[in-house]
Amino acid sequence: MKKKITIKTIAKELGVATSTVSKALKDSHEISTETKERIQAYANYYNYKPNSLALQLRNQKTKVIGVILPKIVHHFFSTVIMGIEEGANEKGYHIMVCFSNESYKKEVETLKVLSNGSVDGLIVSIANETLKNKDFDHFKELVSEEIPLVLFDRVVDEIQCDKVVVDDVGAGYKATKHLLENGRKKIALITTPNHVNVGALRRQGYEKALIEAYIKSDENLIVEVDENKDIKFQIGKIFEEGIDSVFAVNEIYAANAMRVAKEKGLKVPNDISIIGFTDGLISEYSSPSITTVAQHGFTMGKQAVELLIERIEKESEVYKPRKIVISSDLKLRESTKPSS
Amino acid sequence: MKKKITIKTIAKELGVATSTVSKALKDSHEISTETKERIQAYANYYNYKPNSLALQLRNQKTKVIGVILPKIVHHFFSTVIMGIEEGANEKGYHIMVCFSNESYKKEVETLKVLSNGSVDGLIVSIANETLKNKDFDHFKELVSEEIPLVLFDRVVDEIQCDKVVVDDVGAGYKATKHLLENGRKKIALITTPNHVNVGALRRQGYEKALIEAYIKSDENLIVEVDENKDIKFQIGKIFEEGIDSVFAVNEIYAANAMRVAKEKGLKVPNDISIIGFTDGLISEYSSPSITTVAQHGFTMGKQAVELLIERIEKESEVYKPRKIVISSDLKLRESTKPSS
DNA sequence: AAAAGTCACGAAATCGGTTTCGTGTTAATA
DNA sequence: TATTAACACGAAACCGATTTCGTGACTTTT
Repeated sequence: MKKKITIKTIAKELGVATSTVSKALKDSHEISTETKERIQAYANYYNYKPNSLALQLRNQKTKVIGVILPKIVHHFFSTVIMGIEEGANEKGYHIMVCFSNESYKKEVETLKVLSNGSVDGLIVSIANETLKNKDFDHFKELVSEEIPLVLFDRVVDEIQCDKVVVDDVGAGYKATKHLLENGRKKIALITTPNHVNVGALRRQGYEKALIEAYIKSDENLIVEVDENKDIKFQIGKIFEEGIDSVFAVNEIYAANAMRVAKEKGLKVPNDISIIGFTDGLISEYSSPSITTVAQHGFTMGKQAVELLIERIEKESEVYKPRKIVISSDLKLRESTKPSS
Repeated sequence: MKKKITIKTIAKELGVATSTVSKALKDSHEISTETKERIQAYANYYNYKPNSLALQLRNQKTKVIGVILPKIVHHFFSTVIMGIEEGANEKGYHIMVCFSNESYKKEVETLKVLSNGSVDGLIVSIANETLKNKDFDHFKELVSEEIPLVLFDRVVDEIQCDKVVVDDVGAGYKATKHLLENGRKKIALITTPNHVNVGALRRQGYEKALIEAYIKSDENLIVEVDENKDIKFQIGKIFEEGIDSVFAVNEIYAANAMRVAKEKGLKVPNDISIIGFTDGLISEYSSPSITTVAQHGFTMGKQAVELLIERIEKESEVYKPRKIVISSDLKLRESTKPSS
C-alpha cells in the first residue's frame, strides 16, 4: 500500500506544527484564515484522510458493532443483518460480522477476539452447540467486563443483558390455533431437539393451543428432527399416524413436509394443511406457497442495534437489562385452508 | 464499559516499567523468570487482553478485510460471505461487512469510510446503480492509493484490480445447450437490463448456443425484467409466444416463470422446461425442483479472499491484476426433461 | 585489581491523531 | 507609557502497545 499522507507530513511540508494542522482542518478559530486556507488546500489536494485507528485509540471508541451469528445462509439471519446494518448506519456505526457456525468453540474464540477493544459492543445469537452445552461462561465474562451486549432470538436467562426475542410461545399458539380453527384435529409438530429453546417455546405454544381445544397432545405426532440424519425420513414417519395438518418450526421443515405429503399422494392444502415458521423465500415461492409465522427479522435487528447503541452511548446509567418481545404474525398463503 | 486493564496499570501496580511488562508477557529472555512469573500471574488474574487498536496502530495493519455487497438477503451473496469468512479466518483475518443496497451513493460513502485505515483490503461486488451510471471513479481512486482490492461477480474492465468471476458466458451456453439437447426449440430468456453485465454475459452464452444450433434468436422471446414493475406480468407476456422452455438468469425469475406456467395450465417439465441460475433454496425446494446453473458462491468467496490476502501480505511484488474464472455447472433437477 | 561481559530492567521513541496549556507578538486600554 | 487582552501558533501530553538503546549491578576473565 502507498504510504498514506498524515498530519505530520502536512505539518513538515508547510512548516507548521501538527497541532496547527489539526486545528486548521477542524476550522478552529484559533488559526488565522490565511493559514487555514493553505492547510486545507494542501490536505484537499493530496486527499488527506485522518487515520481512523488513531482516532479510535484516542477516543477509546471504534464506532463498530460486532455481530456474531450462528449462520448466514439463512433467510431469517440475513434479514436480521439488514436491520442491524441499517440501524447502525443511521447512528454512524459500522458492523463487523462473524459466524459461529453453530460451534461452541468458534463462538468462544470470536467473542474473545472481538472483546479486546475492536468493537464498542456486541449483538449475538447463540450457537446451537452452546445451547446444548449450557456453558455460558464466555458471555458472563463479557457481562462482567461491562461490554455492551445484546442477545437476540436465541437467548437464555442465565445471561444478564439486553435481549430481543420473538414471542415464540405466542407464535406457536397462533399457528396451532389457526389450524384448529380450520377444523384440523390431528396436528403434527415438526420441531428441533429441546435444547434449542426457540423450538421448545414454540412447542409450548402448540401445546397450549391444543389444551384450550381439549385435544390431548400426542407424542407420536411430534418429531424432534436430528439434522445429522435424513430429514425427510424422520418427517415421513409421522405421516403414518394419519395426520391432517403440520406445524413446522422453520421453513425447511415445512418444505420437506410438503414434499413428503406430495410423495404420499396427499394434496396440500385439501388433504393436509401445512404451516411453517420464518417467512422466507422458500415459503413464498414453493407451490403451493406456504402459510408461515413471519418473524420480522429486520425489525429484530433494528431494535437490537438501537438497544445496543443506547447502552454504548449512555453508559452512565445504571444497568438494568431490558427485553423486547417482537410479536409475530401469520402470513396466510395457499398451504392452509379450512378442511372440507 | 468498565475501564480495561492495560500494560500501564500492571506496570504501576507491580512497580516496574511498561516495557518490562510487555517483554514479560511475551516471555522475553531479557526478563528474569521470577519477574516474568509475577507479571504473568497478575495479568492472568485480572484477565489482561492487549488492546487491539494500539497494536493495529503500531503495526499499521488491522487484520480486517472490508466486504461490500449489494445485498445480503440473497442466497448467492450469503454463500459468498461464508466463503470469504472461512478463508479470512484461516489466515487470521476478520471481516467487516457492509452493504451498498445497490445504491451508488452508499457505495461511494462506504468505500470512503473503509479506506481510511480501518481495513487492510477490500472485497466488493459492484452495485447495480453504479454499473448503470458507469461511474467508477471511487474505485479508481482506491486503486491509485494502492489499497488492495478484489472485485467479484459483478466486475468491470475499467477497474484495474484482481477479480473473481463465474464463467457467465459459458454458463449461459451450457444452460441453453441443455435445453436444446432436450429437444426444445423456442427458448425464452428472462434476463436483467443490459447494464447488469452478468445478465449481458449470460445472454451472450444463450445466443451462442442458439447460433450453433442454427436457431435465429428472437427478440420476442427475451424479457429484460424491470424490478420496479410487476415481475410476473412482464414474464407472462413471453408465454404468449408459444415457448417450450425458459432460461432465467436467476432463481427468482425462474420461480416466477414456473408460477406463470402453472397459472396458464402448463405442466413443468412436460409442456415447458425451466432452468434457473444460482443454486439456492428456492430451486431446491420448489416443486418441481428447478434445474439450475450452480454458481459456487462459497468457492468464489474463498478464492477472492485468498487473492486479497496474498496481495496484502506480499506488497513488495509488482502489481499485475489477476482474474480467476470459476466454472459453473448444471445441477439437473425436475424442471427439465427431454420433450416428448 | 582492572577490564570485559552478562543480566535485568528502564527511558524514550514510535504509530497518527487531539487537546491543553503555554508564549511571543501586536493591539487596545488605563 | 505601562498593563492587559486578543491573536496565532507551538510544545508536549495522551491513547496503549512495542522495541531499541542505554545503564547500573554483578560476575567472570586476565
